[in-house]
Amino acid sequence: MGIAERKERERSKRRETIVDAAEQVIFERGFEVATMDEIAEQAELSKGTLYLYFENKMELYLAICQRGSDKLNVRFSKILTRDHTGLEMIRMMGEAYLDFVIREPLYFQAFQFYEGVQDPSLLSKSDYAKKCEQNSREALTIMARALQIGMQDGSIDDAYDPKELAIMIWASSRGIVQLAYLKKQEHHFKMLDDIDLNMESLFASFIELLGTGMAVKEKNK
Amino acid sequence: MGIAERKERERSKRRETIVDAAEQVIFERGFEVATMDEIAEQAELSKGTLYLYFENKMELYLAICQRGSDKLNVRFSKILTRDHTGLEMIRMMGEAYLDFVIREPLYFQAFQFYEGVQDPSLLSKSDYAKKCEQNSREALTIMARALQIGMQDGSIDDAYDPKELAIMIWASSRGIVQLAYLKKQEHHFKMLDDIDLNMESLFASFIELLGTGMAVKEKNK
DNA sequence: TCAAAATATGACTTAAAGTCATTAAACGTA
DNA sequence: TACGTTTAATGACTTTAAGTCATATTTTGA
Repeated sequence: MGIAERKERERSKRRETIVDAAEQVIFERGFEVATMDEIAEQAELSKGTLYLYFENKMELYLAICQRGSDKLNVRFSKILTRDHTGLEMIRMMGEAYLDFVIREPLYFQAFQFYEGVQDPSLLSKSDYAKKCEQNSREALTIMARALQIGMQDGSIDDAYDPKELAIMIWASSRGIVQLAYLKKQEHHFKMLDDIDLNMESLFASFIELLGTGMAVKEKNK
Repeated sequence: MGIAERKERERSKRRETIVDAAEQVIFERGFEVATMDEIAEQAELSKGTLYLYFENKMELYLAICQRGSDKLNVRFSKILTRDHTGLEMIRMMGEAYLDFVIREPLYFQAFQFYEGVQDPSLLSKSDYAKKCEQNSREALTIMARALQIGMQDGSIDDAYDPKELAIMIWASSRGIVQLAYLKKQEHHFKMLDDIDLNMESLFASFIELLGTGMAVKEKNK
């Protein structure tokens, strides 16, 4: 029976259409300001229809989050396949992350917003949120693998626990990348303006700093 | 004329009362869920009165942000006055930050939310936001000073630019501390549960890692 | 061709932020 | 102390947008 499959395909397609519309409107106007009516109009559907496909406005935003999270993960996983030392891979992942945030800050903004949501019931048990989490988990695993490679090829000190180190790098890079994001938003932290910081070079120094910390130490002078 | 002063005092006092009430309600129920009516009731005032003292709900939340930001800065500035090496001071600042977030996660949450706000007009040109920014600026200055001290006492490699290094440490620590915060919120990132990570020890390792990177290197083996 | 099932619609309900005409309190002056 | 004026507080009202649901439309299967 091909009808059920066709219907399922159409349903997915429509969902994509809605997410496309939501993305356009929300990225243009901001999540709080964008209205479901605007999104419906952009999607050329009625508002009621949106609610047949998504629980609420937040779930629509979570779908956007997932898109961003997928995009980022694709970049990460590609890095592992290439031929580099573990330390180089870690650097490349950091660069990919920074580049992603600078090129597509609105996906990062979506992440941020999601993490800031305080009422768990708003998040619902959305599959989109689950997929985002799964992606985070996967990114962390990828990173840990790069670290293990680095420990084998001698570019990273094997005194560290790869999983713990992965978490540290992940979290701290996130902080740096967030800085890059804030710098892109004129309205937050004018503070960053006076400091004429070039994020690329700052980030390079950061990786350098971490790299020095992670590098194999010269045993006894 | 003492009347004007008394009125000014009363006005400040009332503002504090309102922020107290807002803090109670918002910390209890979350910013989105808490209503102005609830806050008004908690403050034993009418809703209209709230709007005589605060532009909108967001400004009320910004006032709470400022309180948190003030508290944190007090801790930071105290560290500079004590007698330690620069590197120790940096470590202590990191610990103070982490401790603050673990003890009072809701202030950190307020920061997070504030940074996530997408519509600049919601932030208005609030004095509370200005004070928060000023505090961030100050914290960064304090940190840069600690680094300079460290470069003088030989605990930190003076090849780095203190200001740039301060930004890097600030941002990366923020990422780590954010992880501690997410771990405290059950509803975000179950991912962190499987990894049985003790934030204190993770943070200690992180400081260790940074410390190794910042430490004065042995010149030629 | 047509009854039943699946989809889509938009007028309606609800809820909460923000306003403002009205009331109450405080002040200054005679 | 009485009383007109200014300042502060109130809560009923307006507005706006999320979310619902009875109705209408389309698709399906016989």
